[in-house]
Amino acid sequence: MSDRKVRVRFAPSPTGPLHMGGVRTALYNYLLAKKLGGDFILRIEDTDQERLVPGSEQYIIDALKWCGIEPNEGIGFGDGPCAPYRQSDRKAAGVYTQYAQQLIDAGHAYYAFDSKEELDEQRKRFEGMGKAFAYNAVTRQNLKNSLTLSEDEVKKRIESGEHYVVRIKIPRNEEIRLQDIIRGWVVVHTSQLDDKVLYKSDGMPTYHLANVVDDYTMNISHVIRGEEWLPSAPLHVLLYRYLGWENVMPQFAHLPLILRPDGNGKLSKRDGDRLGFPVFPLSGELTDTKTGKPETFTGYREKGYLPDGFINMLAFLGWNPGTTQEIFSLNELVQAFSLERVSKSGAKFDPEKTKWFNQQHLRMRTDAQLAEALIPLLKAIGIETTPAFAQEVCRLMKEKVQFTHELRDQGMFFFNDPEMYDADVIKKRWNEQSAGFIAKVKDALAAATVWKAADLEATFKATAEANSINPGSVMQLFRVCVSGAGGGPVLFEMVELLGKETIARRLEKALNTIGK
RNA sequence: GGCCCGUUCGUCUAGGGGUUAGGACAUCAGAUUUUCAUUCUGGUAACAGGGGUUCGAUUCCCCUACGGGCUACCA
Repeated sequence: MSDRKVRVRFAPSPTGPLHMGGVRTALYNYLLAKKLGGDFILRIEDTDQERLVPGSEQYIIDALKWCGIEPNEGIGFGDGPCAPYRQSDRKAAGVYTQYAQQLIDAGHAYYAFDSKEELDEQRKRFEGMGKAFAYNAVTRQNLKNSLTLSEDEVKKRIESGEHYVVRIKIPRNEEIRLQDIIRGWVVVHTSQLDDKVLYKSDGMPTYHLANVVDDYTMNISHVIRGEEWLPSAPLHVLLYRYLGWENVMPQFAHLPLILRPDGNGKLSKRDGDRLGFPVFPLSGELTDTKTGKPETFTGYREKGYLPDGFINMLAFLGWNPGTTQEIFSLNELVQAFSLERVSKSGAKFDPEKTKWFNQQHLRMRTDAQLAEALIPLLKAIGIETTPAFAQEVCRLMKEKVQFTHELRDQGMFFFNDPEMYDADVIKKRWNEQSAGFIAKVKDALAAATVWKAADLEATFKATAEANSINPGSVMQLFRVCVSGAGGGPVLFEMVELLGKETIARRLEKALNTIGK
C-alpha cells in the first residue's frame, strides 16, 4: 500500500468563490503530489444542487491557475482516466446507485421515509427533554424505515413514488480507529455516530457516499482536507469497510483551520471586509443563490499580491520546513514539503506578515519582470512609457515598496512633474536663502556635461559648499523640488534617470511655486 | 448540551525530560545612508492552571480552564 502511486484530489463544492483556506488545502494537495511524483486531481462536489452558485466552478479553476497550482487531471484541466470529474455528471452516469444498493443488500444501509417535517418534530421533542435527536440505533426503531416497516410496505411506498432516503446503519457498539497523518490515532465510538443520509430524496448522493465512492474509483491515495471533516471521518471509514475497500482506503490528513486575525473563529469573508484584507485569491462577482443578489469580493491578485508570495504565506500557515528559511518559491516548497510537519492547531491569519512575504517575493523579481507588471498599471491611468525607462524605475523603487502598484503610486514623479510639494519638508527647510540656492543648483546642473549620478551629486555638493551651505541640510529640499516627495529612491540616481531637461523644467517650476 | 480536535512571545512557529526556550512578522531603541520609505545592530516579549510520574518537567500522564470544529435529505 505504501508503494502505491500518490493520487490526491482537491474537491471543493461550487457554492461561491474559493477562499484562501480552500486554496491552502489545494496547495498542500499539490505539494504532496509534486513532491512524490503523483497526480493532483480537481473534482467538483456539486451534490447539493440548491446551493450551487453559477460561475464558482470557473472561479475555482481561474484561482488555481493564478496561484500556479494546477491539477493535472480534472475539471478545467483535462479529463484523465477517471472522467467525469463532476459529481453531478458522475451521478448521471450512474456511478453511485450500485454502491448504495450494495450497502442495502448487505444490510449496512436502509430506506427511510421520514419527512423533513417529521424529523424536525423529533428534534424539537428531544430538545424539549434536553436531549439532542439523532437518527441512530435507538431511535431508528421508532421511525419510518425499511427496518421497522414490512417488506411489502417498503416496496409499496417505493413503487408509489414516495420520497425516501438511504441511510447508513451504524453499528451499535463498535470502536472506530483511524490514523490521521497529522493527528495520529483518532478513536470514536459508533454510539456517537448517527445514521447519516447516503442518498437524498432528490436522487443525489450526499457528500459522504459520493466522496468515498469517488476516492475509491479514482484511486485516491491521500485525503487531505480541512479539520471540519474530522468528525465524519469515522463514518467514511465505515463506508470503506462495508463496501469492501478498507485495504485500499486512502490515508487521511486533516488540516488545521485558518482563524481570523483578531479574536477567535474561522476566517470568513466578513473578517476581510471588516479588517481590510482580501480573503479570496481573485476579485469577482458571483450571485448568491439564496438572496439572488450579486456579491462582489476583492482578491489578492487585484490588491497587488504576487501569486508566489501569496502561496508562500499560505504554505506557512500551519506548516514549516523545520529550518529558519521562510522565503520559498513554489518549487522549493515542493521539495521541502511533508505532511508530517503540518501542525495540529489552528493558525490565526496575519495580514501584516502576508505583506512582508509579498515584499520578499517582489524583491526577488528582476527589474524586467517588474517593469512588465508596471507598464499596464501605468497604461491604466493613461501613462505611456518605454520598457527601458520602466525597468529603471523598478530598479530604483523596488527596495522601497511591498506591492507592484506602489511602484507606480510611489513613483509617480518619474512620470509626471510634481503638482504638490511635501508641506512638512518645505516648512522645515525652506528659508530666505532657499530660492537663491535652488536657482544656483539649477544653473550648475544645466551646465553639466556628464549626466551621471556621481557627477551630479558632486556638482550639487560643490554648489552648496561654494555658498557655505551644509549639503545635508538642503538635500531633502532639493529632492522635494524635483519630485514633490520627501522620500524616495537614491536621490541622484533618480535625478540621472529623470534627465537634464526634466530636471531643469522641474526646478524652474519649483522656484515659481514654492514660497510664493 | 454531546462528541472530536487543539493550547510555546501580540501573531506564525522551532524545540523537547536537564536549553541563556531559537527564528520570523509586528513593536520599541540606536546606527548608517550628510535626504528617505531601504539596510544593519540591539531591546521588550511565551511554555494556560492544578495535580501526578521523575533526581529533574515547558516536554510524559490525568484533571480543569480556554479556544475551535462537528452535531442537516450542506459540503
